[in-house]
Amino acid sequence: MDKSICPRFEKAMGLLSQRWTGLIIYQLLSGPQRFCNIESSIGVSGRVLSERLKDLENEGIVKREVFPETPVRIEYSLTEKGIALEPLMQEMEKWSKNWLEA
Amino acid sequence: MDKSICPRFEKAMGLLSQRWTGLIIYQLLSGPQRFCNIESSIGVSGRVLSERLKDLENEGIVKREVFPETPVRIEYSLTEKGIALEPLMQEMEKWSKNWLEA
DNA sequence: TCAGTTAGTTACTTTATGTAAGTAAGTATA
DNA sequence: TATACTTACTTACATAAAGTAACTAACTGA
Repeated sequence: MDKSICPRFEKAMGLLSQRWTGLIIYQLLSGPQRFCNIESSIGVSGRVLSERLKDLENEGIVKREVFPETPVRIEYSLTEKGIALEPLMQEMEKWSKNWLEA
Repeated sequence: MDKSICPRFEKAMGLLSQRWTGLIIYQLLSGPQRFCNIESSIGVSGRVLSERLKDLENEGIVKREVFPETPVRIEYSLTEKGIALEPLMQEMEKWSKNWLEA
């Protein structure tokens, strides 16, 4: 009896409903950032952040760049595909402002 | 060094990034539905579906109605607060159509 | 009395996440 | 020379969340 859900939609939801993924993307919407900055901004553990960033890189949503300074600087940023999630994040902001208590 | 994220946004993201929550809401956007229908449509286990529906009811996103027919019929539907998530879901659909492979 | 229905719950297993310590590569300091 | 310091991870282990399958409650119908 299941009217089945579009598999692409399901995949998108699967990505965004992994813990921390949404906040990582939201955080990167404000510009390229380093590992330790993302970690402290959203409160995710290094173990999971490392895992998520790899997943997001594999999905083509996040880009990793190494700057061989001293100490080494590594920046994470959104690709075009990642930036395309901005309208979704804006809807989330709207909903939370309209329907959640401060 | 964290520029902190709006707590309401964080809460919204926390809700939607629990596994299955997004799909349950998406499924209910097509109209009121029974437990077993949601279960088979999205493939969630009864144990977790039960848990999520209780949470969503507590959050005021889902409404539970009992019809004392035989056998008993129980319908779950979205409240106004739940329906307000439709634009967000539409953005998710758009993104998945534009950026994910079929 | 026995089977059939829906809407769950329970006990148990597997997977995901958190925590804290450790590693690698490089520079600066004593 | 060696010790400490930095960032970006990784590893080992503990706890929490989710999956699986069997079970219960309440009711009807054969």
